[in-house]
Amino acid sequence: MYKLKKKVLGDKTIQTKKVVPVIKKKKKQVFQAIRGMKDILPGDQPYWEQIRRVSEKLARDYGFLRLNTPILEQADLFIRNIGAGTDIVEKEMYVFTTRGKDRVALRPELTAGNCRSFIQNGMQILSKPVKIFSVGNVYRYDRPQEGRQREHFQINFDAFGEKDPVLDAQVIQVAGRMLQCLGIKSFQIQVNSIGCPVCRKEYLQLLSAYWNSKKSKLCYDCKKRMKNNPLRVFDCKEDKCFQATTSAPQTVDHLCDDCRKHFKFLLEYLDELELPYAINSRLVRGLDYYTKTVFEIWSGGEEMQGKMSLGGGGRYDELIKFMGGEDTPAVGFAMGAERLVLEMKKVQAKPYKSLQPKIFLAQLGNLAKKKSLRLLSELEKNGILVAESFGRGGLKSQLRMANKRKVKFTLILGQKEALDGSIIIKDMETGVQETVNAQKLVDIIKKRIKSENVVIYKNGLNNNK
RNA sequence: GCGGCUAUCGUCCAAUGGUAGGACACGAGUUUGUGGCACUCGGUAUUUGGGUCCGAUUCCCAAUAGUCGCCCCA
Repeated sequence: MYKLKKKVLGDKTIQTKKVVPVIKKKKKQVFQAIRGMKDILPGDQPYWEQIRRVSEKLARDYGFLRLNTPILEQADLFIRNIGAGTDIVEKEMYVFTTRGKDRVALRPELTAGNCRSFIQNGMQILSKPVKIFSVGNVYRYDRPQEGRQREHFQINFDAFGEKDPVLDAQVIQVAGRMLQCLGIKSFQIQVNSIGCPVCRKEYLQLLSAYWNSKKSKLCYDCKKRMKNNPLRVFDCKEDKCFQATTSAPQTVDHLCDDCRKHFKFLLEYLDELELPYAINSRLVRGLDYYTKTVFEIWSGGEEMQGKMSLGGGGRYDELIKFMGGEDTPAVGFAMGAERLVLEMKKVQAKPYKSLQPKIFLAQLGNLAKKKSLRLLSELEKNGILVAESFGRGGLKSQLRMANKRKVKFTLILGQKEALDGSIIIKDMETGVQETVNAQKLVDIIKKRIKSENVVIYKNGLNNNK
């Protein structure tokens, strides 16, 4: 292997240096996951399993029907409905052109696709509200950090066709229940109402006028924000801007009658639910389709440090109509699964604990190995979980494995036993072992397991209830 | 997309301008048909590409990735 350093003079290429002797290690190509995308390893799966089970249980219990939509949609679906000016669309969306020259995008969220599906499949004929449960990966080309990936998994609940604020409350209730069921006890729900298109328009004019009057006291960024999106000035962390916001007009004070009532009822329902909520008049959300209710759920208690948004959502009464469907009010929310996992670990919530086998099958010799395969499936058919390590040869290392797996009994099937149709049952605590007829093994095990109070079969959620 | 910090076995942590060390984990063994404890042995790492240098894992630059802040959000 050698390297060439080339210098180009006119149209001639001249070799100026030739290096041969450098013997390098074979360059192995190491593939790496794409930036911002992570593997979910076996060690984390119990957390994911718990999230899966809890969300499916809640979907069932609260009457949400499952809907799966494609990861890929027409780019315009998102651009038009989430809003061309939003960060999600403007700088975070994966957009590309297919071989067929279609402009498509990896979905940055689930709601737009759900609405598309709702309209396309004529779901408005279903009895209202139409409650939809959807989960899946979403994609945002953002700069990765802890709890922020380019591919992440969202759990989404939407309710279509009902404008009553009780649905807003129910959706928030499901979100709260989800955290509780996962063992995340400390969280806060922040709610706000950003009004309907009518009152929001008036409010924004009012707000712009207000910012204008305070223009000299705002930072550079906020001067830009007041034009593009006056609501965003509320988010600024600069002290002087914060000072300016304290006397700014608030959305809740400038709602029309309908929106005001809606918000008032929602708050009354929330009081009834006994969920920890707070009104945050600064809460805006980064998607243009929201109307009236918006909310976010934050981890942790009072202080804001090291916290993250676990989920959020709101009402989008105009979206379906805007997309060309029948006028259908709707409300929904999404949770981020990766963040839930992080939070579960942080608060030491219990992950799902799968059943561990209480029996280990050890084999010695070729004949025994053959018989073991059949025996294993025999036990499996009888609902008895068995661990094994067929790849290992020695009895010693198999027993070591059995010990590590903390099993109650080890079955030993050696050459001798394989020939005369017997098998050894060894009690791992007492070390006592007994040779029995292999034909009767299943019955004997069942009896033993019963008397030893070892669970064979269990169903449903096992913790964090 | 902008700025800061970081990068060593599978994991956690050392060290060094001249042979990279430990712990945990993993594997093999201590009467090749009997586990836990103990002991012995073993494999595996300086992210990549340039530069400075006799020599770079160490210093410099860049790429990549992670992380933090901004922006935004799940």
